[in-house]
Amino acid sequence: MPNLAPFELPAATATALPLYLRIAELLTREIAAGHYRSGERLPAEETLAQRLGVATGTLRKGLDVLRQRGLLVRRQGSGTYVRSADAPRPEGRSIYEFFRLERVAGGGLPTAAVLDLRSLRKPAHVPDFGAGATQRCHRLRRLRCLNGEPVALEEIWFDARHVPALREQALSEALYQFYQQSLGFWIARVEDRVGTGQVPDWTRRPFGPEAGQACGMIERWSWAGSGLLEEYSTTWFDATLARYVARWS
Amino acid sequence: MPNLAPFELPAATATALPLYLRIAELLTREIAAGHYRSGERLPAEETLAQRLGVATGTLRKGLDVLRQRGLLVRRQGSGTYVRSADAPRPEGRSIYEFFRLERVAGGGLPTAAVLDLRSLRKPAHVPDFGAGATQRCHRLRRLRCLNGEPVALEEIWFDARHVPALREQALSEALYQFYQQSLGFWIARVEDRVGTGQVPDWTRRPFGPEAGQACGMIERWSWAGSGLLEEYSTTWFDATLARYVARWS
DNA sequence: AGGAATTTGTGCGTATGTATC
DNA sequence: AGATACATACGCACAAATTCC
Repeated sequence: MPNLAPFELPAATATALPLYLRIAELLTREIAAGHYRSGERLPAEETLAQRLGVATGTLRKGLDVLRQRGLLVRRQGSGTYVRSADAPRPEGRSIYEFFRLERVAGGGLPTAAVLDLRSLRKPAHVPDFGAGATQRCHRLRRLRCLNGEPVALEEIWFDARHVPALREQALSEALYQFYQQSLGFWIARVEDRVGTGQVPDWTRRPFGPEAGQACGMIERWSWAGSGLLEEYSTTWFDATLARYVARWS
Repeated sequence: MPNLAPFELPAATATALPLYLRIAELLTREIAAGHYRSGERLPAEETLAQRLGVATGTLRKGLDVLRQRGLLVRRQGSGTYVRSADAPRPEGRSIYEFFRLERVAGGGLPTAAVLDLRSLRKPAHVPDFGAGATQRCHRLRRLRCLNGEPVALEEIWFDARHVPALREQALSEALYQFYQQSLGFWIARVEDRVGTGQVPDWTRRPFGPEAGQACGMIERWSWAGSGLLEEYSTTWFDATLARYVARWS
């Protein structure tokens, strides 16, 4: 495989993602790193495919993934563009890849801060995590920000069978590597249910609304490529600051 | 093209959809008509492709569309199944194809009733409908039901240049044909922004919440294949009865 | 238990149409 | 009008997961 910076595909590993998803990851990082700016045109399909050493069909599949995620816009006869008026998403795969909150004002760079992390016996309201699941879970609570402004609270549950103990730092940053490399799976499908709710009582500054106030609520189920449910999360967001955004094509 | 009922692709026309989308439409109708029931397995790719007289790759692209819409589940080594615990969606293309509300209790057959239809000068809060747009719009207000129970109010705007006048009956039922055949375009991409809002003051029985009460709110922009914005809508839904559902893979 | 058959997932390559520049 | 670039469609080969005998 040729090695023409800034294009360099990660090598295939035992638990590697499919090639077309690695392409999507690579381009996501390129855009996040600023190699391609908002609204900028990417090289033509043929060019990109040659540089990456992949077939055009495979490259197209990777580009389609990013279009569905809203990161790219593709115009026939013109080219492939980084979606403008839309901040690049600096975080990669797993739950962050599917982060769907955007500022009402538009754009917004997503970041997160860990509020709490502990292992608990699985509560009844958390669904069963498929075959082989224990009754022990990790619960991660995070504060979600856009452009540095707190907009949402997040509570994530996943089964403890993958790792007995966790450290906060492992989840603070490049979690997309952690999920795949440490836990040995990657999230292939998610289902979101969006409605309204109340800010949970464990909220604290600097999240906007007070506990008990009305807000938007997202319930999420995440399945690995194996088909097993691997993650369940609830997100409470301030609907005056952010919206859940979905794009279909 | 072979003609083995119940598989019969619509013939290509001047404004025809791409083949892979016609396949998706066909299968959607088959499922809605009850030829395939919830949880049932579809014929293998090879079989389906042969019967329809299309290449396997084209068929796969059509199946992927339905998987993204949540209508089908595909399992490697096993087969393609109608998504169970999920009511078939009887309505086809256009805005209804992308209808994303589901009952909290699960399932639910979507129906709609026209509350009001009129032509108006485009208000400021409605976005511009691209090149060639007039300043005149059609505004359609509908009551949305799941399993016969009212769960949402819908207000749809689109430019009046396609047709000067509309009759209610044209929009009550098979709107998916109306959009493509009468207006000459098909919706290729939509963007939803989901947050919270207040029930509009034009609500009336039998929609659950009173005017001014908190509810879920969906703003939607719809683009045709040409890239032009063709439709803008707002939906207010009772979050105690229904949720906005999104599935990603 | 294990191997064969079936079925979808991934990847490759090509040809043609259509929109844009 | 011509060149460029993405959209669609076709078809093949092999891998991986499942199912069945």
